[in-house]
Amino acid sequence: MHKYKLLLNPSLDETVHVVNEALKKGFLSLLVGLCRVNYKGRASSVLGWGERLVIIKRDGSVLVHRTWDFQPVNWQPPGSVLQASTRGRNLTIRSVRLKPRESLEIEFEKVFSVLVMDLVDEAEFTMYASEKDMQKAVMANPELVEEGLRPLVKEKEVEHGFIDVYAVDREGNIVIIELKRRIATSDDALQLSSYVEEVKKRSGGRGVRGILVAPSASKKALFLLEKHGLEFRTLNPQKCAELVESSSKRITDFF
Amino acid sequence: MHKYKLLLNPSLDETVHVVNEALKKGFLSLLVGLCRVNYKGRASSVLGWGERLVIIKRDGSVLVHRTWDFQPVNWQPPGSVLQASTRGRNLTIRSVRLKPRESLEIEFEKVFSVLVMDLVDEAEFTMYASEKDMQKAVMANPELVEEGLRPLVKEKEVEHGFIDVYAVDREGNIVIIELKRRIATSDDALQLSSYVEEVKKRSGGRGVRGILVAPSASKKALFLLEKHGLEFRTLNPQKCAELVESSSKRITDFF
DNA sequence: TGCTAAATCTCGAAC
DNA sequence: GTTCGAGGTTTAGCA
Repeated sequence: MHKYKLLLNPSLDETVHVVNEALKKGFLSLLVGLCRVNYKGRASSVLGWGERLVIIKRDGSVLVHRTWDFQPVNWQPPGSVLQASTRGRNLTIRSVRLKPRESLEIEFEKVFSVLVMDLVDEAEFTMYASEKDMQKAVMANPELVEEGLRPLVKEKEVEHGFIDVYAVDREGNIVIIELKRRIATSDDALQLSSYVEEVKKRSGGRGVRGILVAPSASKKALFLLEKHGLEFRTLNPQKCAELVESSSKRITDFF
Repeated sequence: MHKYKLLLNPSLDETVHVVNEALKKGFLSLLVGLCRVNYKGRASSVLGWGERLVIIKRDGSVLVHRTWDFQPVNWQPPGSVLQASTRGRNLTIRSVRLKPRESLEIEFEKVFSVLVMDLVDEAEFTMYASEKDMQKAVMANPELVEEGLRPLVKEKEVEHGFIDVYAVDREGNIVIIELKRRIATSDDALQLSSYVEEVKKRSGGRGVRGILVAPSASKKALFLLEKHGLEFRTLNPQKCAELVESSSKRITDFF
């Protein structure tokens, strides 16, 4: 951390100065105090007086956090334009987004602490076990779904959307595979069904199967699959990520 | 604010003590320092060394924020069980969630500041212009959609889900209304289409219309509506909220 | 820029 | 406890 500034029980004028300065320099600001919040834009919201944490980031995003809940109670996304000012006896922070037009107003009656910092963070963030990882794993190791399966195309476009994996089974049937990294829902089953119906229309009498592949599925999803003559296979996204990882490692080792 | 504690450049042992104490008492903790983060559970992620803000809330939720982005880079939802400890020369904060099993590990090499507070926040949070508001408005003022429309049921159950508003038009046709508070997508059009098809099967030859009602719609959504013989009406959720508000006020005034 | 689909989606309500 | 659907969803990828 190169620079920081800490104020305890600051005057509102002092706070305005420090926050506007932080905004100009692109520093991170944390404010804790007694405030109320109004939002108007895609929807409207009102939050009465209470003690909260307000975070102002260098990209213009604003977060209002209560002492509970993962989600901020109010916020403004990156790119919003923000200004702090004193009006009467209170401090107001106003943030406006242009597209879509929406505005957030935080009014402080009392600020307990202000912490402004120039944090240094150059690290990369990497995630594994996404749906893309499952797709790669199934393309490279189709036996994860079924012995003898031959994947032909991924992301095959059809009228309603995209088929995750388009394959052919041992007996020459077309196999439509829908992948989900989470518990499959009835929506997922219906989506697969619509893909299968569409492919059936153009398959010229060739057999068409549909397989929903996910770590698990809801009861209604399983019921709908059964009803539409579709199948379900269990597949753990973490296992897929490990496979993708180890195979890319093997390639790296080779060179 | 009843109580708070602030540490600047604390030792890691001191930090462990204060954080565990805060957890026990259900206070909000803010930590700023140099850390790295690993997550494993529904997915996996790795984040290298960098300076960040860590928020620990009284319900057990944990947030790791970088100086940019609206979203936390890593997190743990409410109900997770957390513990701080020193291992070797570093401070580790470990948070575990049981269902689904996932764990977050934050390792601090250096803590710049710790702020622990007992924030008081009893205020209510209220939101307007939800889809429910649109539903109420259309039930009470069906002319928002079409002159002469008579709404019969809301949340009518059909095989695939629930019809937002089930109505009859001037000419006695059944009208299926699907409401969206945001720009309508092609999925929304297809959902409406499936409702209409299902109702047609049981309508005994009676005319069935489908209307998608939203502030606007994507091109593909409009194309699909056209293709399936469905209709679109513009309706602003904010306007609906105002109507609902003013009518409930009228009722209040009456008593 | 608009649009589509994934997300460690989260969150709440209904069952 | 499970499931389902809304959300100021956000975000990234791609046309």
